Parts: sequence; C-alpha cells; structure tokens
Amino acid sequence: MKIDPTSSKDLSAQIADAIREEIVAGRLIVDQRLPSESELADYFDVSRPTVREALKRLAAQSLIRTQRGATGGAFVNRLRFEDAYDQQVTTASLLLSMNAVSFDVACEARYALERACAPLSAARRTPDHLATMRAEIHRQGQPGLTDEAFCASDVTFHRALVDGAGNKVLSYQLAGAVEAMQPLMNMITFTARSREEIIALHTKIADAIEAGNADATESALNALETYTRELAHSVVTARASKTKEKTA
Amino acid sequence: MKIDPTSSKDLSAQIADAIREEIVAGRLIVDQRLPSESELADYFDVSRPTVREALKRLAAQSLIRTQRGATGGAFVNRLRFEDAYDQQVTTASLLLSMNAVSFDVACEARYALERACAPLSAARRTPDHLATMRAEIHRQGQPGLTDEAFCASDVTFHRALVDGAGNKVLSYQLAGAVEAMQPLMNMITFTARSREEIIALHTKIADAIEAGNADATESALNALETYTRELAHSVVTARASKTKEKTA
DNA sequence: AGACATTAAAATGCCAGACAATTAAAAAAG
DNA sequence: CTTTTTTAATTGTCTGGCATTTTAATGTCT
Repeated sequence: MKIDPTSSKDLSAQIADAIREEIVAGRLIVDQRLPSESELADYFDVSRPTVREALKRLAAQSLIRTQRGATGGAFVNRLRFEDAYDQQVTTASLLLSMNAVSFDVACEARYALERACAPLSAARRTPDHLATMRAEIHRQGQPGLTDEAFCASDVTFHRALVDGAGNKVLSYQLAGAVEAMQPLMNMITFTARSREEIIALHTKIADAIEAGNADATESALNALETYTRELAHSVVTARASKTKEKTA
Repeated sequence: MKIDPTSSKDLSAQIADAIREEIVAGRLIVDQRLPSESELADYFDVSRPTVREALKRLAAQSLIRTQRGATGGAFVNRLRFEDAYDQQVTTASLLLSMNAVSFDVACEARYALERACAPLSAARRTPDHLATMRAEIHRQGQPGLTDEAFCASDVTFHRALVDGAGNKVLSYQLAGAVEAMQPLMNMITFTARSREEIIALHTKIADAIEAGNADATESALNALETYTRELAHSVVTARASKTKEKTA
C-alpha cells in the first residue's frame, strides 16, 4: 500500500485509491477496522486532514463507515443493495441529463432490460408483487391524480414487475434504469386519454404475469414501449409546431 | 441550500448532500464554477477543512472537478459514461462479494440482461463488433492461454456483443453485470475440455449475430447459460466430495 | 506599439496543533 | 456486586498558516 508524492494526483485521492484497492482485493474484509486517522497519517507520511479527505472519499462510496469514541474508527462497510440503489439512481439520472441522452435511447434501454425480467417474473412473482401491481393500476385510474403521482405510481408498478423476478442483482441493475427515466417521462405530461391507454396496457401486463405467461408479458411490454415512444414523438412534434407558430 | 448544525450527520456530509441536490436538480449546471472554499465556508458557517471534506465526497462521485490557480476552483463535472463504468464495476463487484450472492443468481442476472441486448445487437452490430467477437474466439482457442487471459477474453467478447446493440445506456448498465462476474467465473477454472465447448457456443452466438438472427442468438445464449451453470455445479460438487474425503 | 520578463493576486493543496464531542473500558465508590 | 466516576481513545471541527499553481496585471526593453 504505497503512494507517490510526486504524482500529479491529490494525496488524498491516492490514499483513497490505495485503501479502495485493498478492499476490492479482499485484503480488508467487511467490518474490519482501519488504522486510526493518526496512524494512517503516520503510515502515509501525511497530515491528518489529508487522511480525513481520503476517508471521506471512501465514505461517499459507502465503502467505509466511521464511528466515534474509544473503540471507534473507520470500518469496512458491507455494501448493501439498498445503499447501492441510491447511488445507482443518482448516477444514472445524471448520465442521462448531462449527456443529452434522447428519450428513445433511454426508453429502448429501459424496456429491453425490463423484458429481460419478464419471463422470470412471470414464473416467480409472489402474490405480494401482483397485489402491488394491481394496487398501482387502481391508483393510476383515480381522477384528480397529479402527473407527479402518476409517474411515481408508474415507477412503483414497474419496480414490482422487476422485483417479481426474485433476483436481487437484476433488481439492482434495473433500479437505475427505471427511476432515472422518471424525469424524462415527466416531460410527457399524461393526459386523461393517454392514461387510459397506459392503464389498459398495465392491466395486460399484470394479467400476463398472473397467468405466468412469459410471451404475453413480453408482447404487452412491447406494446407499452411502442405506445410510450409514439406518445413522446407526438409531444415533441406538437411542441415543435407550437414553437414554429410563435416564431412565425 | 441549508444545513442543520444540530443534525447527527457530519457537517461535511450535509454540505455534500446540499450541493449534490443542487446539481441533480439542475440548479448548478455542467462546467459552472462553485464558490471558492473560503466563500462556501463563510456561507455554511463552517471551517475550510470541513468544506474541503464535503467537496472531496463529491469529487469521489465524479460530480465535481477541481482546478488550482487564479481562475481555479470546483466545477460541476460532466459525468461521462466512461467515468461511470468504473464505479459501476467496482460497486457491482463488491455487492456480489459482500452479500454472498450465489453464482446461480449472478449468472441468471447476467444472461437475462445479455439476452435483452441480443435482438438489438443482431440488428445493429457493426463489422467492428463482429470482428472483435471473432478475434476473441480465435484467441480463446489458442493453446497455452492462461485462465486469467481466457476470462478477460470472455469479458471482451461479451462486451462486444452488448456494445453491438448501439445503446450507450444499455452498455453502461451491463458493464457492471458482466465484469463483476469475472471473479466468480475465475472460481471455475476452465479446463481444456470446457473451453472447447464454450468456444463452440461463442461461435454459435457470433454466427447468429452475423446472420442478424435474434432468435438464434437468444437460444445460443440460453445454451451458454445452461452450460456455464452446469459447469459451476460440477465444480462445486467435485469440491464438496474432495472436502468430504479429507475430513473422513 | 509590441514582446518579454516580473510581480501580484487568487485559488487549491497541505500541514501543525489544538479543542470539543462521543464512546467504551477501567477504576472507584457504595 | 452494582453503580458511578474517571480516563483514554477516537473522530469531528476549528484556527492559522505556508506551499504551489495558475492567471492577470504590470513594467521594461526593443
């Protein structure tokens, strides 16, 4: 575990990299205590603030947790799926918004991933997952529901579908894709008319899942993808013509 | 943008959260300069080291970059797919190793995701992608190839398959799943015999992709998944009986 | 006036030392 | 033996400073 004082990188970044490497390689294991900040400062021959900056970097990635007091210190953190979700969602959202990812590309990715879950979910979903899906469909049909609430319900519905596959790794991977889409989805304000259609397609999906029919689930998802993309295009077209009107 | 000095959380964590929120909400945009460390310290009524710890947290997530000198400072960073890959791979690897995710679960997720790319890749892959796949298959057939090199080549092959879909979001999501599997795959040391079979299946996949045949690609991937899992089981069983022998 | 060297200013990077807050263990008191 | 007090270790935070880097401004010479 060494650092290079002549490198162009920050010392704190180098120290963080060195410790991260130890964790990834398994030489520092879960719940193991790191040396105290003073000891690390001595070891790397830097000051305590510099060590602290390095530890904060690791903490930002949930790789360590710190505890105060006599038996306190920095401990290797067991990275939980729940912790990773948030980071995944934040990262995926920013990737989409900062790289001008088009609605089509994001939508295609999302439904491709979701279709990957469909057969598993049709086979394994518990009554709980199905109940969640039905409940959200019901909520989506209620009049007076705001666009934001409709979108949130949509996310919950799709997450239930994904979680129904009963594979935590899949759920983790999909969380980012589904939730990061929400801001983009919000650009399409759901009219009463399009909600009706979406609810019908959601019902089709839930029925297929309930029947354990993988093919039907997949084709229902296909229909939903097609409809969503058409909707987006019509919104974009409508906006474009409106802009033209104004500039004319 | 406020912090609560009575909160149990670190001040630096609160400040990082506050700034992150500004970035995610789009109130701080790409390449915008943040106030200097001293100004932030004044604003949040904390010391400069505390502000610095907060900024290092954000830097660890690639949300900001810093620059020294007269016109330097912290700038909102454009999160690139390449930057996100590494974090995604690290996070996914640790999730698998720290949560005792079984080979079966990880394998299932990986191939489910990969099948999601298959139809798109069959339709859109460029000659480049195909050439990469063929080259890796050839490499895998060479005698004297180490297990590590074979695994690395396997990863490259599958990444070419995924990238062939021509969807950056999909590639990003799958990078973690595919690469994080490598340590688990390494547990199955590939014998000369199993390599033969895997190469045959890889060839089947490449042929299907070249022919633009989505169904054939999918079934070839299915065959590969089945074979991989059988291989893993046989290895586990063999190890178990060996252990029994020793203890007996 | 223009080119080059010097200086100044602003910002981050880093350090030393200190004190506060927290926590658990050790010691003392009952 | 139980409860209370003390002590020690550790992280959290602050103050103040110096080093380094980079740009802009200034001055100087041709």
